Amino acid sequence: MNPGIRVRFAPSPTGYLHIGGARTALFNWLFARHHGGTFILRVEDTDKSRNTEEAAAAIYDGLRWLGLDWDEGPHRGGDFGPYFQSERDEIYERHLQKLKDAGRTFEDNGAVRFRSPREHVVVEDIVCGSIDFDLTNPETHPDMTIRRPDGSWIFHFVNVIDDIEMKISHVIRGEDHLSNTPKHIELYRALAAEPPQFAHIPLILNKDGSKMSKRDVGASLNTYMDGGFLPEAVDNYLALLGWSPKDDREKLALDEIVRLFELDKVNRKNASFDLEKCIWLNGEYARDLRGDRFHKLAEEALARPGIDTSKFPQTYVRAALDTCVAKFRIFSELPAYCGFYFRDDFSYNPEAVAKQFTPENMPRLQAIRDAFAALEAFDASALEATLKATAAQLGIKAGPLVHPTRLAVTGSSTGPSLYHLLEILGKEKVIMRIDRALATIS
RNA sequence: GGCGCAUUCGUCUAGUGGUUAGGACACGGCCCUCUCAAGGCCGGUGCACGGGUUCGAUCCCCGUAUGCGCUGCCA
Repeated sequence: MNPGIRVRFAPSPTGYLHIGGARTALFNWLFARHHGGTFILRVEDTDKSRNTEEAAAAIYDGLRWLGLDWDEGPHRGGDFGPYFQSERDEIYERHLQKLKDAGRTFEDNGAVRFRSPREHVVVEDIVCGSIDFDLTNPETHPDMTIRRPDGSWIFHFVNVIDDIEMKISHVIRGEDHLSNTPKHIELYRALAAEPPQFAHIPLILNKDGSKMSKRDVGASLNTYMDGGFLPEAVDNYLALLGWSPKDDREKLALDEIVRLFELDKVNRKNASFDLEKCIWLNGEYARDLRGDRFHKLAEEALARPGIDTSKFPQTYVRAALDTCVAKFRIFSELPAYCGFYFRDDFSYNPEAVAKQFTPENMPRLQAIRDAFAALEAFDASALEATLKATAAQLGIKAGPLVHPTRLAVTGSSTGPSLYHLLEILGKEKVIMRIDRALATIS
């Protein structure tokens, strides 16, 4: 559709995918997909001391999880490779030679520096507008180093060379690079290359407005991958940080975002990451989940704290999980919500105990226990009818029966529908657990 | 320090030279209800400050403050 549009995500392999990097990748991907262009993944592994293999894998995993497929790059190939900077030495040498021949470099203690033309450089940025940088003063804008004495390359140089060689049409990156852009433009000009279009997107900050750094909670995509989030929710939330459909919609499917995404709708203000809102949005998606995908994600979430559902019959597991549909926001809430289905050794919530296991309620719990024990058909509707009949007999509302029963059987004051949960648990376990609660209290 | 960018409810955002400044998250109250969640209704909080320009500025200009970024032989 538009083969001239070529964008890239160029992370350095640090061992994890930063949430800000994930959004940069997302914006590049959205732009490419919207225009029918090409999304390229390039690994900026100029620092050879890092474990590139493993560290790069974290980036692939993160991008795949988010559903951001790349058209050129590692595992994918392409006509502009290699896609690792560590394998592009010859290319950099060639361009350095051009610069040397043109007299644009000089040596400084063994390092190679680029001699700035000392002019004003205007950056035309799609997001930030037109910005004039005064680079005439060498005191404030020293000539940049492009190669170290040991032969390794400096980011600014190889980044520009790669963008030229890979025919990148639009550089979409974090605003932290805005001040570096005029230097990059000097390099493009020195190499007689047309600079790409630039779009600097705002940064993601912590909730308190400080810069989100490596150590901050939530800075790594793994927090969300392992924390029970849905990729479509994280994509959606990330897209809303700095971009907006300009109407009141918040929940937008990825293909809808692709359809609407425009760089000139990106705002210039740094955004704080609001975990609560991300969790809320996740709940919006989680609520719609059913069937196989739901069961799979739920079982994975239960497995994390050590609840092994494989020891139970499939039908039991599914029926149990189905009572949890639409009842939680992130999957990590699930073990606490429905763990009682899979373990007998749960403890009773102390606050709920104080409120429900009262001297007044214990005879009532005994009464409902006996009524349940006498039941033939142990299904939700029979259980409900029995409970209500028992309440009527005792001259009380359903509440004083419901709450102590729930606590006795699940250990919690919250959970799935009581009658359904009792049915799934089965008569034997229900009676056993109520008896145990009765014994524990008295 | 120098340079750059930013500034609308606590947070994410919409918006306009004249609006009751809109939505969402979060928060509080009520309703519904077997709990929770969801849903429904109601509620409060915002245009950083000071000068201009203008009949009129949240919106345009200048300054101040604050925040963030860059200023590396990090990326």
